[in-house]
Amino acid sequence: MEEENQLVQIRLQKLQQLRELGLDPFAIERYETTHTLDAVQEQFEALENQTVSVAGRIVAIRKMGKATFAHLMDTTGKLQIYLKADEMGERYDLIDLWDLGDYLGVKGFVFRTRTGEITVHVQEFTLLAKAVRPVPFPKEKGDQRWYELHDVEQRYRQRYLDLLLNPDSRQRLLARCRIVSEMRRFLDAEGFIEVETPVLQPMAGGAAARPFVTYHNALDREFQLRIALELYLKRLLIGGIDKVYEIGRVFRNEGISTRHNPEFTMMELYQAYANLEDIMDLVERMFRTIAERVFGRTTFELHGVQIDLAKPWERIRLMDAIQQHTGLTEADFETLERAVLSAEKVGIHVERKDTIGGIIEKVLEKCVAEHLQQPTFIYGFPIDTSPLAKREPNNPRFTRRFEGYLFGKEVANAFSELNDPLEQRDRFEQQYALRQAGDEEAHPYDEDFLIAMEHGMPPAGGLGVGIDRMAMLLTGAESIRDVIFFPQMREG
RNA sequence: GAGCCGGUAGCUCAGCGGUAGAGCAACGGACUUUUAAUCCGUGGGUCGAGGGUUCAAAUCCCUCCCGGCUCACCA
Repeated sequence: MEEENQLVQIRLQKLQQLRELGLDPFAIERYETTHTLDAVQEQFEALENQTVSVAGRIVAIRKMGKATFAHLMDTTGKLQIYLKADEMGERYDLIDLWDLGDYLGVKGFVFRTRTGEITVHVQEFTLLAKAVRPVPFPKEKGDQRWYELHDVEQRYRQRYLDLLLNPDSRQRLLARCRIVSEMRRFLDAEGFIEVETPVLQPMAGGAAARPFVTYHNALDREFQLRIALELYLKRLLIGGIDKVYEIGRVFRNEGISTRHNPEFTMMELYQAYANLEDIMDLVERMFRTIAERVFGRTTFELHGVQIDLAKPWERIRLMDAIQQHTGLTEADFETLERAVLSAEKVGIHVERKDTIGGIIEKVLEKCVAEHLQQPTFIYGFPIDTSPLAKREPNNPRFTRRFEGYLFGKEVANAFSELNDPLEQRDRFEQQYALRQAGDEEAHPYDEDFLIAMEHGMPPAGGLGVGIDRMAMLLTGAESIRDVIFFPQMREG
């Protein structure tokens, strides 16, 4: 702590004075409260003139000589308190040792002031903890606030300040928590079992991404941090857990942007005996239920676009969507040469490592996605970018895979899962060839997983949802950092 | 990785070659129902870091650090 900071010095001196008076706030362990701050407001009729005991942080003080008003804040809200000098005796002078940000417990009776504000008339108080560093609480009047914490860097690095000072940030981040919690509740009610699978993996698979690598001393070997949940959840499906899901952190060693954080949260689920259409229905139900429970509505607006999650999602075949928005047809992607030409025709830069499927997905991202504002399932993904999905029976270049889009952004990815171990082996071999050709993000060849599948995997539908992006879309966040409490930052 | 913008008091910002400013917060004083309380007064800064140009740099130039946005990369 920088000793020279005058504001800190003054607060430390106040702490010292409190200690000399035998009122060390940091010696306090508990404080008995009867009500939360919003409960006092809500139950005013019953509580008027009754004694209550409440606690919170001091967020405003107005001392007017022999009378003082202050506001306390807790998780639930704010409440005004009132102190009178002639009732407090010499204890009244202790108010001078309070600062914004300190924690205060008070006991007193509830009344309404002349101007109508519900207030606790304090008879006893205890300073419960001191903020020795200033907390810049803003001035407030109604919904207006002055001098908020604007500095974006500080809001991310010192999120506790952002949460205290910016109600919008607080609501957005708490909404994310509730989305996760309601997703659990929904899936549990649907009969899914929640599990936990390894984060440290010998070989991170299940997605196309570069992993973080770490080292285990005792085993003297490297491990990778997982990039997806898929392959271990499928092992559990093989193990007889017919409806299984996990909500967990995955790690991808890639760039940071407004839509990418190196660690983010995925929900993946697998349901035996279910196919792609069953999963589409599940996604519709899940998004609708979460919206209703977290936000109390199914309509959302972003950048002027309105959507309603109570309505069924549109279902469009990928190649039809591409044709609709670019005029390119399936024949235009028949061979790699034609696919490259077609992509360049619509202004897409193709890399050497791109496969036909990779090019098709680029066309989807660059030319089609922005048009998928309304809830939409795009299905029929190319085989070479979907090595874990079943083939379409009459169109073997494509798979039984869909992505769900909201506001032009992908929020869900699902397949009828490939359960043929012979074909899975072939698919891994194709990925291996891509890797040999220089594609660092090709799926790894996971022999242990193949052996598991050879023991028999049921037909199943699977789903992955990026929780962070889902939270962004439902809360209208522009950056993924606004829905992650502690986003990744460079060393400051 | 590239381009643009930014970093000045605890917070929000102004100043953009001539001795560092405002509001809020803090400190002292007045004030017994205030609520952006009010009124009077006071203190507070390595102007992101380092180098350069200049009689003189927060200000101009260079390098670096941190952040934001856009693009690239990436589910």
